Amino acid sequence: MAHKTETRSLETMNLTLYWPWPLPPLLLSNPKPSSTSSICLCPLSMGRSPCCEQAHANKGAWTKDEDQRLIDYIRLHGDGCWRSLPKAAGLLRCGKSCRLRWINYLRPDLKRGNFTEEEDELIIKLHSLLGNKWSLIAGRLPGRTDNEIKNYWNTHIKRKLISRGMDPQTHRPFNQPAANTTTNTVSKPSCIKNPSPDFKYNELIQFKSNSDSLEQPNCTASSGMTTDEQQQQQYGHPSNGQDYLNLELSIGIRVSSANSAESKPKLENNSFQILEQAMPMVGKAVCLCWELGFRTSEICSKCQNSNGFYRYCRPLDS
DNA sequence: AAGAGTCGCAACCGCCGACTC
DNA sequence: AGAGTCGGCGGTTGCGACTCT
Repeated sequence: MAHKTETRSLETMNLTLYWPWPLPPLLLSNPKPSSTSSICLCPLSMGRSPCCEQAHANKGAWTKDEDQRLIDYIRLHGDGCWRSLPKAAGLLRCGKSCRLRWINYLRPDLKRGNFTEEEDELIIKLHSLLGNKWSLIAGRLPGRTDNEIKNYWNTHIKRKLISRGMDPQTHRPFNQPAANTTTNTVSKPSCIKNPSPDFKYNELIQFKSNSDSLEQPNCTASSGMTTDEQQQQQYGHPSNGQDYLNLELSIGIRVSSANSAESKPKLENNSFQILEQAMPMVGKAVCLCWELGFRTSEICSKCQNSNGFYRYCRPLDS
């Protein structure tokens, strides 16, 4: 399924804005960072001066000019190092503000527009399992942000559930007292029980509905079930009449630097177009074969079931 | 037509875990 | 080991747009 990149007002941003690996091109010559998150190697990050205390920093709505400055900067240098970004981009904003603006509004892979009925139901199911973990929920809805989902929940879905006679918090009928909240079936797969010393983890959330006959993911192929899961398997799914959604928290192995280096195109300064040609999957939906947060991943056929969920499986090259 | 009330969303605030010095 | 910063997250707010009377 090709997920076409939303362009809307950002037509000029026909480019790669997310890196399939942590380092932006300007930093490629630096040693690989030890953290899975993007690393800021600028001098500012080493100091102790407070962040976001810029004197005379702008607040409130962003202007078109500010948006364009932010877009132009990230276009050239990639995101990350939000603290130094405003100054480097010529913005009188704090880094946090830039980050939020980018993530919630300017990102080119955002899917604008109304939520579909399927998305509604998925959000309700995920919320019943995860609660107000909007970022996790957003991770299951490509093109949607946590802020967007949070707003949508508060303005639409809450009302929708109430009109159904359901308590939006407990997901139970109003006249039914809340039982022990043990509906969450998050479990740790067996493969993380004995991690190697340099094992890098990335949390991958895997869902599957009971209507899907999904094969066991690699990581959980053995009996890496928790007691809860074993009980579910033994006694069957809850028979409360509601759709059952099994939530598993899987931990994926980070793509090794050696492998990823081979598979990555060589970058030169300002070579987004080269990258885009080399990695045409940019802008597609998130495939959880790879690392969460890497929005450049390709959707492999194994990762999407009939419900539109993506699930963890082996990387394509394995 | 105009004022009041409501809605929806972008942005801010404050907290927390990870990381660095 | 402790202090400090950064990035990220969830909760909340402010304000423009829209609807109602």
